[in-house]
Amino acid sequence: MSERAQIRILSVDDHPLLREGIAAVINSQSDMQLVADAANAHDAILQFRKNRPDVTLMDLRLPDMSGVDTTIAIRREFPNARIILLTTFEGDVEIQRALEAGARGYLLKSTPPKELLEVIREVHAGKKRIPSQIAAQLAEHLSDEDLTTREVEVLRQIAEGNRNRDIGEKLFITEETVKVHVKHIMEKLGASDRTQAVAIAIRRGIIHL
Amino acid sequence: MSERAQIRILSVDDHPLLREGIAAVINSQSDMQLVADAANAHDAILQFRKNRPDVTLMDLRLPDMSGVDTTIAIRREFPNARIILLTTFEGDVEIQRALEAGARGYLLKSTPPKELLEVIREVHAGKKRIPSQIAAQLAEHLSDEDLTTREVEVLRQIAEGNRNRDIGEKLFITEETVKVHVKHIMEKLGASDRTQAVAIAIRRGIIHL
DNA sequence: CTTTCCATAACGCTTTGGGGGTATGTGCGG
DNA sequence: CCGCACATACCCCCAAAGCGTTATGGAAAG
Repeated sequence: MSERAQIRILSVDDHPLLREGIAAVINSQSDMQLVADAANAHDAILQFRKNRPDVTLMDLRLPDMSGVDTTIAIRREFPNARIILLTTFEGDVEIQRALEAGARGYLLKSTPPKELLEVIREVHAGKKRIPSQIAAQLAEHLSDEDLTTREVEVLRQIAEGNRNRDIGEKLFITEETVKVHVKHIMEKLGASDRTQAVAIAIRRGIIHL
Repeated sequence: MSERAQIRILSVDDHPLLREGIAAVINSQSDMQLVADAANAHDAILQFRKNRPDVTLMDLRLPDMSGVDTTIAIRREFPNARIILLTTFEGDVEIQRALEAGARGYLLKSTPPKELLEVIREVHAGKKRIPSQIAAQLAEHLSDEDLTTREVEVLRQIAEGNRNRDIGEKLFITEETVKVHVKHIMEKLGASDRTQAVAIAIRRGIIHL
């Protein structure tokens, strides 16, 4: 047993059953070792500090903080941290944010264990790896303009069934300004009306319900 | 080892990592045994016929058919099948459909392994078990009127950004009739406009994107 | 020091949405 | 057989949404 070469792994996920599965798959490999796990962002950061894993597998949805923000927090402290995001499925916006946050990999939870192991090894070796399926989805909206902070705020209000006038009152701007934002939102998302804009934004992960 | 008393379990899920986790948890128990697993509905039905498990754990989302429909199919053939639906999280409509389909339990994938084992034992013993958290969510809309088939069709069209007039043309009815449907949809969902109706419908699992 | 982007605002105009009411045919369950 | 739910349709009316255009101040980027 060449202990020296083992890849030390931290698993962060709030689904205990999935953590069990990951643990089983990883511990079946002689060149890998699961050194710790965490069910939330807070614990993940503590475990990272304590164990300094070579590779971290991180769920995108955690009870206390998003996986993306947790990734940012860890990488601020440990810029060389190699983190792979693991998720059921999210819109392209989440993927983009994850990569901007410095994630080295992005995997679906439906990934076959074989591929998970491959990606862990590649990321440990310093590579980045995004499955083609996900890369394709990302590319689809690469040229799209992002919504601004304000536009997302307005969009959230729209999804809650607020009229332009009410949105204006809540955000302390005039109805006219709201209309301008709504127009830009529809243009950027390619929606024909506010309703479709909300549907598209939910699908792409721009807003959550 | 009292082999005689073992609960024979079939696991149906298209996430291999989660299947691994479930397998690990179940096989750690002396009174349970995982006898087969399947990654899709078709295989699930074949495995059920072949193995006649005491308890089946079934994901709600499968590549070829929904877990609810698979449950219906299996229970048509084996009315005594004891099936527990396992899901990440869905709207109350999915839960309701699952129970109507004859599921004996409904668990979230975030359930602690201990509870999973409890539920398996209870369902095997002939009980039904729905966690209080889920039961509460279900109860929240129990008194709500269901949308009719037509109303759901109209709602889907709305989510795609169609105007009432276009919806009418697609469904071969007048714009006036569409308006009536829209009004009923908003009333039943408690939405203030069509946009919020779509948001609520997505959250509750009435329509999917 | 411009140019660009963002947020803000206003005005006029047309289309669409949503509220109210009334009505008719069909099919299903008591 | 009667009632009820459903889908259909038409009416009026006004509020709201969406489209085009113009404009201004601030911040960031070049």
